[in-house]
Amino acid sequence: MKKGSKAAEPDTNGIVSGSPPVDARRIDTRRKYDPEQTKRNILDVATQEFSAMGLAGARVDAIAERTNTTKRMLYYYFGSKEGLYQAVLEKVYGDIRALEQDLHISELDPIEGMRALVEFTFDYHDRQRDFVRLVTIENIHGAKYVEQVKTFKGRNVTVIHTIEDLLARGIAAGQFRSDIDPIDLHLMISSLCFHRVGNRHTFGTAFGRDPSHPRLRARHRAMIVDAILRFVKKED
Amino acid sequence: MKKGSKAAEPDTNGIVSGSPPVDARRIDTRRKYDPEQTKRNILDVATQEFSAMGLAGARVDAIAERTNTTKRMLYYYFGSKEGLYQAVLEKVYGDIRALEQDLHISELDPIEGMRALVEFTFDYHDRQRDFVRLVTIENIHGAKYVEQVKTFKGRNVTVIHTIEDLLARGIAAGQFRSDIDPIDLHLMISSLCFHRVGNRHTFGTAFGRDPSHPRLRARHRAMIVDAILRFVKKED
Amino acid sequence: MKKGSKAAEPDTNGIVSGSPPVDARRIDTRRKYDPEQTKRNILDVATQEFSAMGLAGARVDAIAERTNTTKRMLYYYFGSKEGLYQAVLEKVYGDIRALEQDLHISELDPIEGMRALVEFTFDYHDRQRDFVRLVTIENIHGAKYVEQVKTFKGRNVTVIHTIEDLLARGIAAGQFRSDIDPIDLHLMISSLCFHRVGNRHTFGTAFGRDPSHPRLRARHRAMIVDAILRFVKKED
Amino acid sequence: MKKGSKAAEPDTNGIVSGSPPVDARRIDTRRKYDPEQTKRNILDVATQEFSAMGLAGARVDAIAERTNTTKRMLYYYFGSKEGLYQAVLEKVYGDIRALEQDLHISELDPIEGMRALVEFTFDYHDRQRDFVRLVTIENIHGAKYVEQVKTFKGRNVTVIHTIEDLLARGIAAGQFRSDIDPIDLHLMISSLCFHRVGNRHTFGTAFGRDPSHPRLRARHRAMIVDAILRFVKKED
DNA sequence: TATGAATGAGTTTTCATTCAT
DNA sequence: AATGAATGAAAACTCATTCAT
Repeated sequence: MKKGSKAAEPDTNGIVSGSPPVDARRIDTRRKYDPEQTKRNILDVATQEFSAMGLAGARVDAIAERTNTTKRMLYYYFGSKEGLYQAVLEKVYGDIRALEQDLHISELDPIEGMRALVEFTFDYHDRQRDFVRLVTIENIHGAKYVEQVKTFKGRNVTVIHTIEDLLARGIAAGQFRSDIDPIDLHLMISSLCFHRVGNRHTFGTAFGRDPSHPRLRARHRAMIVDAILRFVKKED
Repeated sequence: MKKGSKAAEPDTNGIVSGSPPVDARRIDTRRKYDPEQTKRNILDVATQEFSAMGLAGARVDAIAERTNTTKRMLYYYFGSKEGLYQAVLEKVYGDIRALEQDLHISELDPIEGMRALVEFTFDYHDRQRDFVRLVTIENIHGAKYVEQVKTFKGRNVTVIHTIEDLLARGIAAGQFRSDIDPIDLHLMISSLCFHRVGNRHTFGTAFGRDPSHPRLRARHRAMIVDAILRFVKKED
Repeated sequence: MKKGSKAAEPDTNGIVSGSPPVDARRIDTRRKYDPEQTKRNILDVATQEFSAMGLAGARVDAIAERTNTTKRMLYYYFGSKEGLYQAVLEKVYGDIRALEQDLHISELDPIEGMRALVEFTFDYHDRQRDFVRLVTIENIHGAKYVEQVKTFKGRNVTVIHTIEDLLARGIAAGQFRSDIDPIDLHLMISSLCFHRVGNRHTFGTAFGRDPSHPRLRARHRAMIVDAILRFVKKED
Repeated sequence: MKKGSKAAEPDTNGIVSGSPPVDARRIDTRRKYDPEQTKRNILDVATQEFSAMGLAGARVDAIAERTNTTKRMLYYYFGSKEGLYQAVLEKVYGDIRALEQDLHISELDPIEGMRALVEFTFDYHDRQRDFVRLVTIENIHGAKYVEQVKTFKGRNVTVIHTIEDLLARGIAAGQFRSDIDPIDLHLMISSLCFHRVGNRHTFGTAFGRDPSHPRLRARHRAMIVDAILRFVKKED
């Protein structure tokens, strides 16, 4: 384990990392003193490093190096390696829940709504590998860091509400079974969308097929939607 | 990250860790020097440490300390920290596949066979948290260590054969749909059984309910069997 | 030694620290920028920090934080951490010698004068713990900072003069022994008054009794006066 | 405070530091592996550094450099900078109390015994500047480290017993006053012996005379014995 | 076969000080 | 006169690994 600073692939894809091009209309970019940008910059780089190497495996020096600033700023703003890791978790979890809000699922027919929810969940995990990895990493630590993120618990209830609403409307419309627990259903959807991304490496070497490979995406997406719908639908 | 050598819970349950008192009835095996026992002892302790802390997070000193021998022996037998980690992976992956053989699923009716397979998979993951964690950890490292385990690939094909056989017989009997890919189905079953264990910590803090809690086990087991059967069965 | 910015107790007692609300009756002195007040404020906070933590242990950030201004001002006015430390020493040493002047000991009978001097010395050390600590700290640094304080040496001669005068008058009056060196006597008085304050912590934990505890003050005061008088008085 | 690794003078005098030439009769010195010697070596060097620089001012690197080993061993045996500092305190306090035992004061006439005790205390402080400095330093930290030294409290009671015994016998013999508290007396003796060493630097620059200068030693020694005897003796 | 001591090269963290505004 | 952001250099501490016995 001498050196080697790269674990799996870089995974620099998607929404999670990379400072968004917001405010780009103003041309005063690159102000020498821009705390917000400095913080965001550090956070983005840290997201990649922690996601790629884990908490213990990540190197503060490595993060600092790829930053526009120095290691010192990292401590200035985030206090410690753990503090930075926690900030990364907070950001990353915030992103997915925020996007879920934008789906306006309550306006859809129950079946279509369920399909939309599953597809969104699928797409999000499929794209946000950093997110998936970080969740995995956090579970190795018994979720003890995310527990300290104040905004964490509150944010997650909304998905459950969405599902509850879908189930209730589906039952009322005679489309859905009435014996399904919303949290269990959420777990089920998550499982199907998460596992194929999170454990794609061992799965890949075991069966010679990377389950997250683009070519399989469409098929898996349809399959998972199908499975969930078969599960919730009332048999006639 | 000062000290603290415990990440999540100890997870000393099940087959994976703890040298079983087997063979103890035989002649007093407590010879002064018993290389095999020493190795097994190291391996058991290492399984716990790696599973609890990850590869980077595990401490060679911590492993040595909980062992009956010294750090030197660890290097003597396994060469390096990574070598030891790999040995742990090898042992742990060996166990599950060995057990699958004993199911004699081919003797069962397709539907019952499918149910048995799912239930076995469920039970195994539910009990072998160390296994689940190690798989998780290995994926963070892009499966690069498991790739070097020679016996790994061969072992996994058997599950796929079992599923292929089940599907073929189910289709022949008019019970199952004919458009299901066996590897996809295996992925699906794994997802449902794995996720609730591997990510139970973040799930637990997010939704206030530990999905791997014993009280939920029976319900989840039934739910997953149900979901899989609904998925594979042919609609009439 | 992770964090923890507090060494012993705050010791915010007495004259040394805390800008007195003097002058507050006059026209609202709260001008937008008041250099003198800013300097005094910094000096007071620094006195506490240096006295509590020592020169090396004191943190410039900690001082700045408890100030009404920022770290920059501290450098603006005092140049460096050491410069600030030196300014603190200067202030603190100035106070005690100034007070000694007000005793008018030369007007008292030798024995009463000696008593008054000892009592003053006792009371001053008993109250000015910051002073005692800073002297202690400065000695660890071989007095190299106080040496640079220009006003320092001159100030101290006066005590010796006072003692010389007392001894001379006492000898003349047949009350005192004639073989006492004034500087040695001053050292003796200082020793007795200083040690019980400066080393009260180790003394306290060693013998279960804090020698600077208020309840012991009167007793110690009398004891020290007694000891000194017995020492200087001529036996009959 | 850029660099400057030396505060006051080295003070490498006396019993405290320097590995004692015990066991020197065996010629197997310089064994490559000698934990006790390694520890003692580190401890001796650390005593000098802490005594010269204080806890915060001391540099772990500086200690390691002057050692026969590396920084790593320092942590191996003492755990942390603070742990090492604490070990130093323990050793240093142990030394003085051990020597006190060897005086056999209880066999002497009260007045001679008192003289012997004062002279011993004087000589010890006069020689063991490291001890004096370390006590001073520990007081800056509110004695919080010495408090954690288990052997500390027990050791110190013995001096008090010695004094109690002296006083009792002196009173019985009609030589001593009966109103003296033994702990107060001990404080008094300590004050007189400690201050002239501990604060010699500020005293020296203030009055142009180093109170611990060898030429003054005999005079001070006699003076302090005299002062204490005058204090305890019963007037006739 | 087995072991406690030892270590070099890193890794995290801290700190006094300065810069741009 | 005043400030929040920024920093280079150094400090404490850790870790996988090897050596002498």
